[in-house]
Amino acid sequence: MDFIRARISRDLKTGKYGGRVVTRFPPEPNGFLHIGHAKAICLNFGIAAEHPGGRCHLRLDDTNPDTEKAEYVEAMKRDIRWLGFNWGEHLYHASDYFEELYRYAMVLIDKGLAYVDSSSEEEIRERRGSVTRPGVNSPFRDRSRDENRELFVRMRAGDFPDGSHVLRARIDMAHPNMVMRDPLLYRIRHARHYRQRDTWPIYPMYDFAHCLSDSLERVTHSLCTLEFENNREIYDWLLEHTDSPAPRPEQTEFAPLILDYVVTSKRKLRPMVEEGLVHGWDDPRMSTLAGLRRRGVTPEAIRTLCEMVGVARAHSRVDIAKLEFALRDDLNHKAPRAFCVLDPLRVVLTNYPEAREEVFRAPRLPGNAGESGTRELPFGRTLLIDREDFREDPPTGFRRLSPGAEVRLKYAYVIRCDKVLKDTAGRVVELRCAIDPDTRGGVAPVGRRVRGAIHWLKAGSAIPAEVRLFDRMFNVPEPPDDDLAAALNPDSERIVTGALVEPGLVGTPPATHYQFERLGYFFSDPEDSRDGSLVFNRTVTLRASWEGRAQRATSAGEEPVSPANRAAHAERGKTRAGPSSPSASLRTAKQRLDFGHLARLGVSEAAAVSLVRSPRYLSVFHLARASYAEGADSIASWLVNEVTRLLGSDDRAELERLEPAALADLVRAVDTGRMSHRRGRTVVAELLARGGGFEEACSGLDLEEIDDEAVLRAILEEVVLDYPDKAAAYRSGERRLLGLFVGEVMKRSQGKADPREASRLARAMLEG
RNA sequence: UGGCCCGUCGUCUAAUGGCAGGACACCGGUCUUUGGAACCGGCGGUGGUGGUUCGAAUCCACCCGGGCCAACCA
Repeated sequence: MDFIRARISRDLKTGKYGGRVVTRFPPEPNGFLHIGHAKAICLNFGIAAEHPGGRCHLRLDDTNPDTEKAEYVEAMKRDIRWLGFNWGEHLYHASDYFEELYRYAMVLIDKGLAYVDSSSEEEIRERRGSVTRPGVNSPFRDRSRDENRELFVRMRAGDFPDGSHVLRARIDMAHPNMVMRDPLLYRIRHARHYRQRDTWPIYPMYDFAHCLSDSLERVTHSLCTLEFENNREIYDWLLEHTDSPAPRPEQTEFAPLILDYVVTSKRKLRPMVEEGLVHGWDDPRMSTLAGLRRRGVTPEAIRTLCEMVGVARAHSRVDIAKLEFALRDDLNHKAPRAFCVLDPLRVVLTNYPEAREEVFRAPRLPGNAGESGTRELPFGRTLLIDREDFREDPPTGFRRLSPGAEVRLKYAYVIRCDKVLKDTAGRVVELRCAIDPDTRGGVAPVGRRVRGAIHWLKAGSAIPAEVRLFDRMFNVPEPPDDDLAAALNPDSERIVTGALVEPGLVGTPPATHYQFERLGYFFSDPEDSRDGSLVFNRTVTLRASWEGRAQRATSAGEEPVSPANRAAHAERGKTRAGPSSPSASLRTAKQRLDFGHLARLGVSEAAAVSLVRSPRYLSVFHLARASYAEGADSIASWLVNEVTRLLGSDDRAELERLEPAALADLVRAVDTGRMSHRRGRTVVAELLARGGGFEEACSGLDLEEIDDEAVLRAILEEVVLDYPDKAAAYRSGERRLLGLFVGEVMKRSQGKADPREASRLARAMLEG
């Protein structure tokens, strides 16, 4: 289970949202959905479908009138449905919330948390500062409530021109998170909105509209991609200060889907369409869902890809081979087989009578030979094969046709090439071959081994087709934003006009999948293919074959992992300037002073550095030390290692509750051997969760510890008996397995065993 | 010279302090009327250094590496 689903299960368990699971997919209708969106769609709609009563809203995030169009909304709905998801009645538009949003803005103004800034765009930018430099306050920041109110009302009334005023949150211009430096909430834009027409001269910004839209829809889990991490702070701030109802939606970020050699950004895709680098949003080379669909990629394959990729927070880049795998896996069992010759070469069978004609049957799908599952292939004296399947000078290992060699014409005969005919330019124009009548139906007599099998068509019976061969659109894994055109693969679209397909394909309707045997999966173009003139798009080749592999190794882009690359990888992360000490990272004089002091008290460097950075910890440390002076290092260690750990993982733990004297008593008890370290942890958790003194905490806890050798030995023997192979592995040197045995003892004793003793005994038993 | 986030086989991802596992890719084999499919096998990983712990991929610190943030875009 991924971390988001785990989080939702936890919320379900704690009842945080009363058992509700509401997600949303919120695209801005300013372009077409692409494969990157597919991940978000699968995640949001997938999660909703997994929970009874779960919902996923489709919300068009249409707050920018300049870029949005109804046409894009329709395309998005079509693409989501095609992917296999349904929003039911939950179709929403952020623009429908403009009135409520406006009222929320008024709430902030009334609280003195928002103001109208009349600075110019440049001034605002300048005063924002930079990532390393704090911003400065706007001169309009301290306008009165009444003035802000009046100005904002007039902004809405359309009294002001574009850019003359904005509404901003009043937070902190020196905030380390740039997003929090008085973010813009509203801007004036006298533009026609595709839905609201001319109703509004002001439009809310993303940060303002998004969290409140989520809240208005009672969304529980607002999932977005990693680049919005910084925005989570304003998301929470706005919900809190507009008094939005609890329980509030929670934003969680996950890694976007990034594919090698593929552009997944509407910002990059749009210019490609507008500048004519491609034929449109649905160009089969495009990563848009419309493009993929037109190419023949199936929704099942895209969903499988998303499952394979998973959901995590680590920045990742997915190998396109994963999509190809999912595609072939899907198409393999649903695409009927057919013969297609891309580059015809004439073959005349010298020992086959001119007048003779046969019809062979071949399975539509492999392993399916029944009458209804077969197709008919006419055969005659003159055939066409693919030029690629003949080599006058075959490389070693070549299994197809060459002078004097034999090859199997699938489902027909084994033939031998006797003669090669060329034109005056030396180009091969015809092959003279002989059939072996004993191999009729393509079945070779026992003991006869013919390695190669090729596809073919009977001349005169084949029907013409246009075949479009697509390759990756870019030559580099990560095309640069600024110069997409330069990264373009000039051979990404190869149109073969003289191809031929078997006669059974006459009248193939648009949008039909085939596997052209030995060539790949193809899809009749949904737009351009018609009865009299078939057009097929190559969806994906068959898995890299002998020749495919050789080609791929030399083709653009691929960079095999060289030993040098490996070495570089291994070197990654090594410290260049030699080992540096943690204390060298101390920045302020005060920290260095405190550090020196702690060091003199005997506190280890690692612990001291941590304490010095946190005044809260440091003060607890000093107070605890006052009642256990000789335990300075131990106290520091407990504070830094154990208390931090609990504070990070246990919601009930609060540093403020910890009484320093209780900590001191605890540490002393462990130091003197009165209590084991493990029990000490249990106690410290209690002190953090409930407070109180050391003895008091102990008395409320079951601190029983089994250190009786006979009891432990008995448990251990049981464990060894249950894991004989692991015991043997341990004896033969797998020392890491000790953890398994000790862990089992801990489990079986409900955590009461003394692990130190158990570990000692386990070692003795297994080694002795 | 800021804040936040992230580092597990080549790639993606599990392991919630106790056996580092799966998928894709790659390599090899069996089979085969697709150099396909299927089946079997193999290769290969916790960025580094310390610390805490009986025990660390997991907790702490530092270092190294990567990403995001300075639109009146989302």
